[in-house]
Amino acid sequence: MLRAHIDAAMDGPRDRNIFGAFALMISDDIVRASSSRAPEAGPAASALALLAHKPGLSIRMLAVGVGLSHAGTVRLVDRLAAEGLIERRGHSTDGRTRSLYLTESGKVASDGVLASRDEVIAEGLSILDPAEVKLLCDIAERVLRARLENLEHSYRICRLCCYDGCTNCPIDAELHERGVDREGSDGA
Amino acid sequence: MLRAHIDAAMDGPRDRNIFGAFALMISDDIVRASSSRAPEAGPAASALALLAHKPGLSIRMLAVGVGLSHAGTVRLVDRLAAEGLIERRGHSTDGRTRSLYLTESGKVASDGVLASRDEVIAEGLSILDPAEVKLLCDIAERVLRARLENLEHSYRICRLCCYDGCTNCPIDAELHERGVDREGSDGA
DNA sequence: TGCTGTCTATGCTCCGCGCACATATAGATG
DNA sequence: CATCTATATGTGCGCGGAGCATAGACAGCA
Repeated sequence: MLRAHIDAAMDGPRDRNIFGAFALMISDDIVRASSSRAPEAGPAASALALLAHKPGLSIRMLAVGVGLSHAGTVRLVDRLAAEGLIERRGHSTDGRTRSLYLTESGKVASDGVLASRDEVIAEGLSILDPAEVKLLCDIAERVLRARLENLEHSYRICRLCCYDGCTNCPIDAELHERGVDREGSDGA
Repeated sequence: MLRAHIDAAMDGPRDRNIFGAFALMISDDIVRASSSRAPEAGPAASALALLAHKPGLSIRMLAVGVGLSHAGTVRLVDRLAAEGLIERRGHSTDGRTRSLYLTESGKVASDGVLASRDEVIAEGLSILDPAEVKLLCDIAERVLRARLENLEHSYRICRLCCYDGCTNCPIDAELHERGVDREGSDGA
């Protein structure tokens, strides 16, 4: 009652709930669209997108990004390699490590995944005007930077990103500002 | 080059990419937090939240909400019933249908799931000031209403919602405006 | 009464993936 | 230089979640 005259913005629980549903719906759309263009359901889409983003990743770092165990990631790489989408190469300086790369087919597949993802995000935001989109992205950028935990977390966050489409990536910028060398990590 | 002088807001691909990463990160947090308080990984958290939101759901509608096949949902309900979190009751008017309800333990578990979810959303938005949160939620509300497909889609969207915390639910309002009877659907 | 449709439960099978372990390589130490 | 510890990857094994197909019960209709 006493709260009835308070600006609706103060309704924290309601705001969080609505925002949570919104984020979940958009994420559902992204995951479904990405998977629909991937060779198989599940983490394959993320694997392709991550390797497009960061050629030369190791099994260990790919596992972090796609959220599987070490063995699970090895099997995923096995399957994608069998389909001719990924290839394993020896590491330039570390004989234990394999560096993973997309093949030409893999790049095509990855482009399809990322294009499909971009389409659903565009559809999702299509009712907003440019000023609203700018506001939304300004907020997104700041929250991404603030919530970023570490280098490994960045691979999780960026597992379905289109690196080419992300000029001046806020994650890269934040890591750089924190002195975390991402470019050098697991690069061939 | 010609675009160099254009306001950054016009950088559509970059905006969509950053927004997509943001939505995915928040969704990851929500799913991880919810699952951490659920009795098992996977769709159990959604099942508990949906039944808190809508006591009396059928197997069929629960399957839609949690994204499993019919048989998979039956097995999930079997497991949650075995743990004393859910119970099956006969439908009031349709002998074929079972109505699903949370037990007292199930309500406690569901509350835990939703509390954990609310915490991570609050953390995620903690760097924003109240005006920004209001803007974000205004946008979220409009996009949710605009993107809502049908009644079944609403169960997908709301599968991890805290119904009690969502006064004046935009999904309910949109369905009502479209003349879709949600309250009566699968209710006991 | 019989037929079609809907809802639920179950047997069977598949397969993705984690656990534990083996092998190869790298780095540290004496 | 030899040895030990740590790191990275690959593999056998087994588990269990879940989809497919089917059966049975109930509802609606002619």
